[in-house]
Amino acid sequence: MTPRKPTTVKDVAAAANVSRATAARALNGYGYVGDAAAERVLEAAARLGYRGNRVAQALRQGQLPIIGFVPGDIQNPFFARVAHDIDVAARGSQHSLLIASSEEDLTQERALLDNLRALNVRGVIVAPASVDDNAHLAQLVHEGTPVVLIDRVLADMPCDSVAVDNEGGAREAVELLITHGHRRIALIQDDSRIVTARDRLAGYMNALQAHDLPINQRLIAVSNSTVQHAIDATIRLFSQPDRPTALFTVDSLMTTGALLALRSMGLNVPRDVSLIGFDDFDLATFTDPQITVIAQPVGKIGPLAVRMLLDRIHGFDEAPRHVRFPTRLILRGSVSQNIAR
Amino acid sequence: MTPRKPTTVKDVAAAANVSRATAARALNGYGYVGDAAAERVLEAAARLGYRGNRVAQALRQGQLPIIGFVPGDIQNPFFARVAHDIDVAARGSQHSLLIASSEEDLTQERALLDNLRALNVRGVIVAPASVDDNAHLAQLVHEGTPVVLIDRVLADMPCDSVAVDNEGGAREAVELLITHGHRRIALIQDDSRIVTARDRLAGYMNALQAHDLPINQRLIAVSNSTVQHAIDATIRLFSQPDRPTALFTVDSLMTTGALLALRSMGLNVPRDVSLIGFDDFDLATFTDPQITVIAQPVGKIGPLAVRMLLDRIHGFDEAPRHVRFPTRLILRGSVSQNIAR
DNA sequence: GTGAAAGCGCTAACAA
DNA sequence: TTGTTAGCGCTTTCAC
Repeated sequence: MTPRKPTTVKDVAAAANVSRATAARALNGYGYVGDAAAERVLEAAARLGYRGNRVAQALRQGQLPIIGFVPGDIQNPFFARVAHDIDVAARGSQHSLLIASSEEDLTQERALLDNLRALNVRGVIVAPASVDDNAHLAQLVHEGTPVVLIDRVLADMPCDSVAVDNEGGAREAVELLITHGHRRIALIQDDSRIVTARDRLAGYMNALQAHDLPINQRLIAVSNSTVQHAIDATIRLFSQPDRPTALFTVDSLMTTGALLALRSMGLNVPRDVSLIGFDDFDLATFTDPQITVIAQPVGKIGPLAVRMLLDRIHGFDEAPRHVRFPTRLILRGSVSQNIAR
Repeated sequence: MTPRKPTTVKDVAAAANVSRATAARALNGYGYVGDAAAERVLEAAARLGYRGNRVAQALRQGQLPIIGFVPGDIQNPFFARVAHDIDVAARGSQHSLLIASSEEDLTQERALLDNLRALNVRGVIVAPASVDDNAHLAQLVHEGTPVVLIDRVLADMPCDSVAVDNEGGAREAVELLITHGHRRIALIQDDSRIVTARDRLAGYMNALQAHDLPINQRLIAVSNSTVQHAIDATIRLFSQPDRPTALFTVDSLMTTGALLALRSMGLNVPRDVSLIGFDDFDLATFTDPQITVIAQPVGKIGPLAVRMLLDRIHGFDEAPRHVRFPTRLILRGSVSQNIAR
């Protein structure tokens, strides 16, 4: 609790009997510095515990060695994992990570990005909360701030992006259900302002259409990506007279909620209801039977996003690159043949 | 991709035909500013998209409006939850949150804290990776940086802390097993350099001693807090000739691992093995039977830590406050009476 | 090889 | 009420 003022270059220079310029040169190892002088400076710095002031450096150089990450919700295991990967990759290149979760709120996302911009961070990785109203992002990109979109791609945003094949993955999931004889296939999806949700919905519809099955709005429930909301949505769907025989959930938290809800309703998976979820998760192998899922290569997203961002930070200036990883169906035991079709 | 230079006060001042000082006054709303001038400034600022430069402000004022958080591992659901809570609380008081996970590595923790210090953040919330070698933390505290320890308290560190009653919780868990007739009670615990692990180990030992049960080192396995490590540890413990009849795991990732391992070994919970874990988690209610746990008030930790930190940031200068929340036993179905004692 | 000095963008003490 | 000016700590020309 002794607010001692930290040592500055000035202090070091004085202690080493050189000018601030020489001290800076020695400290940062550039330009011409006499060996003797350099040694004295380094010694003095070590003795005084010189640390350098990143803020001053940043003001001088225009940028803080920080990368911003704006996930939809840090508590979602998907984003937690990605955040962890970004953290590691960023640290590997001398950057700190500033995480600010938008909580899927567009207003908050805007405020957070404003904030990051004001901090002069070197670049940002964003999972945009909404497909619409992206003027703030466009603006950021336009100003020259390196931006990489993850998980959620905005079609005409001129910046790099990393995502997975949501439409294809969803289609594969629903097709699996169809080939198992299901016709009343329910969907629990996310707020349609989230691109990912739209894409997965498209996959669901495309699969149905490809098999000449009607699209029934009463089989589609919209939920937030939380366990509780998904429970409510599931109960709504399965309380209807002509109950669905299968369910596709678009993210792991929802799959979790669906599982809990079905159990509380006394519906057995897969005997009464076949279930398949988007995004693999620990729990999926805990249940009996284990849950069939569409897995995404979660571990690849963060590192690639960071690499792309660093490229931009280091001046790479070609056309935006868009990477979309394929998904992978993991067959476990939660989908069964529909008998009474 | 047009690296336009951002608008500065200077630009705004020029556009509004006033001096930089007046512009600053109008922008920040302090001192005397004529209504007309103020209006012109605000208008110009809006028109030019003035945002202010936090870095310059920070250099001037000595501090960045950032709070640092150094969790043991952001991927651990416990820390993810706490991070989320801290994020929300910090934002509520105009601070950004910089998360830098130490990954339980002391060297990394030191580097991260150095980094945060160089950034002149307003304060840090830390879950120290080790009980020993805390000179760097002591130094930070000594220099006057507000520091709040969470989850892991270091006995003689002169700073605030928020934790739970690890010893008491662990003791209650083990006593539950004892009163159910178990005598060979295994423990999977974390690296003993983590304070929390020590405390929980103490609780385990105290419970055994209070009931005159011997402490058998072969029943104690050390693991990292990952599912995979816990699986290995469990297999080791339960491959011994005189198999334990009960198991206490000190964190949720370990409980998860234990569950998977026991299942792979064909051991039924609770018929063959009674299980109780420290820290409640989603999965606990997914299994059949559900898992009995010692729950911690996770949601209270982050907000309180932030409040304490803000107090310090705002000059509160009394003796360090140490809060320890009680834990709560949640009885579910994973503990049964031991028959063959 | 080294130093003097300017300036990054901002705020605030002081002067007018 | 407004403007002038200094200076936060740092880096980097430019001159010596």
